[in-house]
Amino acid sequence: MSLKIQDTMSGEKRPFEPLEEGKVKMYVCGVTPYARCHLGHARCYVAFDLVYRYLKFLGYAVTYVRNFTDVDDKIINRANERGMVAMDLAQENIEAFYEDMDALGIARPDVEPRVSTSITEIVEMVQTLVDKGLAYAVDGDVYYAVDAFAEYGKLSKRSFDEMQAGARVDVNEKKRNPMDFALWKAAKPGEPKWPSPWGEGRPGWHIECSAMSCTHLGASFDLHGGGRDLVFPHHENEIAQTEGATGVASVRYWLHNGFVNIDDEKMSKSLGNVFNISDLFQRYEPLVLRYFLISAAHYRNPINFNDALLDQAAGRLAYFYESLRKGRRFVRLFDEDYEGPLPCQDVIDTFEARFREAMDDDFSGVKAMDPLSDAFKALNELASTSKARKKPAAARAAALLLDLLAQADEVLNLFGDDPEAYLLRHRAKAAQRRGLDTAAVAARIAERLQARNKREWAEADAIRDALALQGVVLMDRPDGDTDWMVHDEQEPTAP
RNA sequence: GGCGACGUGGCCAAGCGGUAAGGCAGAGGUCUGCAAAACCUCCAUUCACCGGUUCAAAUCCGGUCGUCGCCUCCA
Repeated sequence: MSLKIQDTMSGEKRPFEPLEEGKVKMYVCGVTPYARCHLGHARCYVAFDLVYRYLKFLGYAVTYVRNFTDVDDKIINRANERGMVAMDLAQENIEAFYEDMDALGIARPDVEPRVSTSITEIVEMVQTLVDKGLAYAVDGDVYYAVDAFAEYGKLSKRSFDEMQAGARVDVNEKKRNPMDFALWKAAKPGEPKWPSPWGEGRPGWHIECSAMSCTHLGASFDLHGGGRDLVFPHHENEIAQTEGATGVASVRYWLHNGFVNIDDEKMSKSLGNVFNISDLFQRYEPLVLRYFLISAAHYRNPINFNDALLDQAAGRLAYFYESLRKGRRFVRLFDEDYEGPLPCQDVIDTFEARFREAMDDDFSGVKAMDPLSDAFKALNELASTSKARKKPAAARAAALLLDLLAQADEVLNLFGDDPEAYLLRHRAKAAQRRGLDTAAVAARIAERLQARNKREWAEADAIRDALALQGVVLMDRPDGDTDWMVHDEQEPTAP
């Protein structure tokens, strides 16, 4: 099997064939840095991070371009509200963006152009469109003449008549057709502006992606990604601009990620349920969100989000790290050459093929969790081997599994943390979520230890039961010490 | 109104014509002073509903009901 990609334009899952053998050029719409990132951004960039990493895993030389739309109405408005210079606000939010993305383990793209530093190529493209009769200038504005592009609507599958009938477009007398959109906006007082053949002004919303992708990837490239909501009008307009200017088909595969719903409701400002991911990271480890976004639904489908689902993801990721810790300790204890039959040979033999098969299926992180689950299960089984004569073989098998997991993690990027450190942070966050006093818990555990040493089982059990009511679960270790962890409160099961 | 997506066990979610993955929760077991963790076993004769095509359909076609998204800034 080889990589297949669901393409929005054709509506089909097609075998992936890059334009140029061995190379992939991909473009993903970046953020408009006017505020901190929310869950929707996290989903989008985690999804395409997986795409990027998997293509590299397959051996492609990937060029990944993701822009910053740092000149925009929203930035200008927000900056004015805060009495700031627009570019300073953009810079501030770009830095915050990196903070959030880094925490999520998202690799930096190869090229990250900004509108503010791409004005030359934007103006050039607008000029080309004007020259070709696809755009017209009015009073310092330049609009795209939608009627002149016969294929307008081909991505979002809308006919021209339908769009006009249902259009809720603000009245603008300068436009020849209500569907026409701005390529260049004449400067207003106090706004960022650049010189142009049409007077001072700034780029419209959609043109930057066309200009940047052409500049950094060429007129035609392989993959273009973004959120579902961008299909219309943003990507539709992008196609009109790019293909109008270059005269050739621009994108081979269009990838669109689904939305994040909060408790089955659309995330929106009016509902007040737009979560900044930096706020979420106060309560959950960033990797929990990454794992959740990869494993809970295919990237094209909607994903529902709430604390119960995140708790489940947190628990699962902790299980993975617990298994890694146990597996690595076990392997270290029996670090010797071993030749001979191995336990769990089937899991070892099939892991990579299963992982690839999952990812080959339109980058299905959900399916990729299957072989992963089996590998961790086998790891735990091996590390629990008690018979001494079987341990060298088990340790060898565990070592192989750890290698395989590390390979898959080049794509998933979930297990790079130190298990010890991760689990401590995980527990601290879980304790905080339940409002637990960590020191008090430790004190109670010490009390129980004394009771146990005196074999006062009733007293020891009473303390454990009391802690259990708070969600604290105790684990007595063979060496006499006691580990503890916190269980998140489960959703009450419906009758 | 137009375009599109979706409806699978208590919950989440794969499935893309060949006889229902996986995770969570639940039940039983091994282990343990008792536990927990880990591991093992069990847990949908059935895929919103009704027709149709087929040797064969959760999967294809038609219809009904329901949920949601886009059409306006939005990942």
